[in-house]
Amino acid sequence: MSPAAYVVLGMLRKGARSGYDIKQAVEISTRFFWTISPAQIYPALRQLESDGLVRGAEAPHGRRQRRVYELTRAGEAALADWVADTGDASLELRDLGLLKLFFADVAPEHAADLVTAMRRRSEETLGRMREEILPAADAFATDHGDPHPLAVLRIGIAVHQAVVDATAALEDELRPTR
Amino acid sequence: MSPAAYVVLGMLRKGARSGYDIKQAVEISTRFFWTISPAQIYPALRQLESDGLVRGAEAPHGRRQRRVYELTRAGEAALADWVADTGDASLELRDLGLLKLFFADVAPEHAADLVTAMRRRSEETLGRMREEILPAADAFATDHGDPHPLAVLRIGIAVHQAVVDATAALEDELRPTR
DNA sequence: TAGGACATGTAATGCGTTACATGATTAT
DNA sequence: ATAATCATGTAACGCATTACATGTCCTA
Repeated sequence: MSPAAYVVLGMLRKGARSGYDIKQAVEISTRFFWTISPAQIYPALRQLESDGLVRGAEAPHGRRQRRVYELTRAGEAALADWVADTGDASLELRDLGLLKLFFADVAPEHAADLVTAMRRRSEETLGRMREEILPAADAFATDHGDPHPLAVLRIGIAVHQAVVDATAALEDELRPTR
Repeated sequence: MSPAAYVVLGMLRKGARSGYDIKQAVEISTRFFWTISPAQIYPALRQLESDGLVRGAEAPHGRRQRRVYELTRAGEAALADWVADTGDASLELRDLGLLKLFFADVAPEHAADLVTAMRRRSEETLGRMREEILPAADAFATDHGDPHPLAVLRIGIAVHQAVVDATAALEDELRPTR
């Protein structure tokens, strides 16, 4: 079972009901360290249902179709087992900015611009995390007694802050302030 | 043209000659923020050759086959153009540890172990970067007058250091020292 | 009444990894 | 001898994105 399937299980457990809900939830939370698309969600829901890990039911709004799901006990157990496997927790970074900077000797006049672009990119992410997501995560922690999403966000903020700091320092080296 | 092709171009420019060389170079450098596999490298080299961006020649060692490549002027220009496009510099993070921690409410007794695993993982990466890669990057910077790989490494170190710091702080919260 | 959000889904395509296959050379 | 390293390559598979298609409901 792929990580995407566990994201689906996890979001259902956090209160999402439909595939659409799951997508919305991902967009304001896990997308910063794990993205999934609708083309993964809907097939995954069907598969999980036939595996007995979720239970689905039609729940149309008027004439608009809608299918809602909930975790079964087996589904919750599967999610818990996956979380408990602490050996499988790889981190993978794909950063085109760093990659280009690595080869920047071929066009050194653009190196500083590259670093600036990287800094701005992380500053934007940081801004959205602090202004939009942090309040929601904070509310979720107190309302549901679940501190983990907030803890994850704090780590995410720390990482992007480190990128901002490191790139800002590098900018000063590359473009010495007169 | 995919980023993998530019990695191939870039590594040739940095002195790699064969597909095998490129793979070795990636393993001690870009792999921390961009990985490519042999199954990408060899087809890419053929494609780049037919596009006129690299020039290939047979260069066997005794009876052992070997094909070496070098950048053409067009290839160097293509690499420079790609580096100069500072608008295309996305950062993507895929972290199974953070993902599991996000859903850790389903098995809160494992949350602290998860965070410890994440910290150790980044400590290991940090160790390898500082002990193996930093000296090589430093030598490269002075020998070739190219400071960019070293700068990239510094940013990588800062990021992993931030992960270590943030996870260590979180461990203290989750497992209060009595 | 038009635009945006809600809601579900598929087909095509591309990207990338895994696993395998082959064989030579060098070091132990 | 044999293990490790050098060296190149492919086939199969799975994963994921993009783009598209369809239609409803709500709000300004």
